[in-house]
Amino acid sequence: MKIIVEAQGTLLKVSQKLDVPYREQRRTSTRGAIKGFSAKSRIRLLQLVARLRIIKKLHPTFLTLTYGKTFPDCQTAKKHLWNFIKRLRRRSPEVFSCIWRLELQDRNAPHFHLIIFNMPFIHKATIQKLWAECVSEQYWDYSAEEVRYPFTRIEAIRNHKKLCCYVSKYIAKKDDASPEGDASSCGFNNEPYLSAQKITGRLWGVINKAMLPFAKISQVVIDYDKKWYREFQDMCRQIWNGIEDDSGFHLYTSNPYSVTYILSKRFVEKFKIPIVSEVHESLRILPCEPCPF
DNA sequence: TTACGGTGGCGTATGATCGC
DNA sequence: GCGATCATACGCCACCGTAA
Repeated sequence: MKIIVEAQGTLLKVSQKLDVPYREQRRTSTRGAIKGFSAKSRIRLLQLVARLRIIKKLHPTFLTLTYGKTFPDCQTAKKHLWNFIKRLRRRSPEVFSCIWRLELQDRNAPHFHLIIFNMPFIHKATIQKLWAECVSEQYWDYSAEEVRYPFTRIEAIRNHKKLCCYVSKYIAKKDDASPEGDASSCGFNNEPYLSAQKITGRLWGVINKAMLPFAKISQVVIDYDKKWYREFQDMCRQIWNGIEDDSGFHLYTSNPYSVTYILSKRFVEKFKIPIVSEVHESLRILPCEPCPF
């Protein structure tokens, strides 16, 4: 077995690679349809965000898109979102990228949270108009005397702390009141999904992943040995004490690179363990048009 | 000419299931 | 309860026809 230690952004991921191919160990099965925001799905989303690095020149932006009093089902809403994203992308097709998250309000109305990178400057009113044009008029806001476009919220993300704040508050938010079960074990409130029985498909996704601002990556692969791995885990427990013996783990820390550095220097020297492979890639910064934010 | 939405095919995020 | 792995449901994207 090999141990893969990976540092990127604020993520430290330690995983185990088995020597025996897993294919030989398991029997085949058919996966079911997507019914909700599972704990694993949430972890994948959090890990993805942790791998990013927020740089002002990429104009990271947080955007919320909603519907009026009447609202469509999730499939139709996704169609609206996709048309909206296509319109945005046409304004900067090469570098535009985003992470989207579908959420249901208590009234079962779908709405979207987006983290956008490299979006050209567009006035809030224009964005609201774009979204209104992508949804049909029946979903506009008729609650006031005059008909209004559906509500949209746009805000610049100025640093990684702000991004984490958004992610925990909106993108991967927890709700302690949710019932037991796999889908709710992540803390997500599935009540609206289950009662609506309309939810189909994924609840988050990435547009133009290749252009996301991933932080530099540092990866070290070493053959497993109980001696060094136990000591390595003890070191990592200084960051987070919840790591279990001999298992893989992941944790979020401001400087995960110091862990891979110590591993590839001190541990290798102390325990005389050969490194199987070592990769250090620097952050890719993409060109972008200036923005008045 | 440009912007738009629809669509087919490929790639990947997901659920199922395993061992630990 | 966790991480690892795999098959596959469905998202992503290039391309196309249509409308203005």
